[in-house]
Amino acid sequence: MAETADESFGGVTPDAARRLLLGAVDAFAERGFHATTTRDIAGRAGMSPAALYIHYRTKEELLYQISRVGHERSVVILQEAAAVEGGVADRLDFAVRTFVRWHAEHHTTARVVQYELSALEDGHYAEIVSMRRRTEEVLRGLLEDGVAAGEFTVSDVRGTAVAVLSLCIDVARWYRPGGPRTPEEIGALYAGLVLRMVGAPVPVAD
Amino acid sequence: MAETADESFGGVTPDAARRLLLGAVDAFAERGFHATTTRDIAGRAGMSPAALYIHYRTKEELLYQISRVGHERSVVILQEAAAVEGGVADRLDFAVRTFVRWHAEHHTTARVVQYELSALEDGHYAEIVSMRRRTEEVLRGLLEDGVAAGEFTVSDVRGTAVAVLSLCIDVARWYRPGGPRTPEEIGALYAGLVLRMVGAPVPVAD
DNA sequence: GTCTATAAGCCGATAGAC
DNA sequence: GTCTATCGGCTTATAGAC
Repeated sequence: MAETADESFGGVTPDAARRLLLGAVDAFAERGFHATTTRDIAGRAGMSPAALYIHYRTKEELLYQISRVGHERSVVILQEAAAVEGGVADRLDFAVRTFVRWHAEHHTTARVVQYELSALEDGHYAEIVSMRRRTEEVLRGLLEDGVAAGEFTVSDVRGTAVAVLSLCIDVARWYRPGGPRTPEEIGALYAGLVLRMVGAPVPVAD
Repeated sequence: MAETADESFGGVTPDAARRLLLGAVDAFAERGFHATTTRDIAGRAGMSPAALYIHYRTKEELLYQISRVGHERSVVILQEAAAVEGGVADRLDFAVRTFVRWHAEHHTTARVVQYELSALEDGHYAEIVSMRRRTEEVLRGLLEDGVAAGEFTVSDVRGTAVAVLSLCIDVARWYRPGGPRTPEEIGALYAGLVLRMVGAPVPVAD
């Protein structure tokens, strides 16, 4: 069903390693890590099962690479969007818009990144969790800035940041490419909802 | 880690079948369906692996029963809460508050119910999906009522209903019992956030 | 209804030829 | 670096005693 070539992994070399990684992304997103076989992954890359072990030590290492690169990408996307010029409401608007659009456009990668974490080895899991904390901190920082500037009214900054994050990442779970809304439209809708959640003054129309 | 005896399955008989079901809920919530072995489930119920097959034909049937009963319970919870006496803002407030609290209090069951669907057989999957539609319809109905009453301002009712649902069910993913907020507190916070999302007039304080 | 024992098959990973 | 062939182990599910 899904075979989104994902530019997040464009830099992976050699070619065979990248094809295996992309095959793993699609397979993990469709069936989940544990239901995916190494035969399936290798088959999607047009290779034999044994070839996988030339490029990756274990199946889990594939998931780890996907999680690591995917999280790096998503946190950079969010950080850069949150750092645009402008008032804090505009920055939150753009951050949510961009982050949501990424989760829709890269829903295959995002689904693995967000929902297959528990299959990681302990050490890898800990590393990824610390990357996720950075994502939450960016969002929390925006809310704190808005409250400090008197533009947002938020009683529980930490809890609200969690809620905003839920909204954004859950897009990866339900989004389907043929749906009635484009990633851009979902991003715009969600940015508006989040501005309301933080009590930002309403722009103009609705 | 989790061994929440869940009253959702209190009516399951005989006793051994219920113990197996509760063991499966905990195991599926911890590791996921595919990573859980029948030995693990049977062990949690204090039985041998073979005993499982006296009460359930397959491992998938356990997941199906959990999904079916869990969805029935959660949709009833939401429907009843959405039907309380009062204005539409109060009904939405109470519905979100109750639905969120259920997802926190029954996070083990809810995690399986919300995030292990893809492991169901095609026929079972279709049945569960149709139950999920009812949940979405209740929420959408509330938003439509609020717009019709002039109490809510929502540009995209369907999209906003999806967003509200995301917020609620994602609680089951991140909630941990020892956290800083009680289920009741999370429900109250989220109900407030949702009222803002739909443009309901602010009650009083914040 | 529950047990012990085991069948039948699939899985992750490796060996060794090319 | 990729293949074919295969190992050892674990899985779901069943057989048959009690």
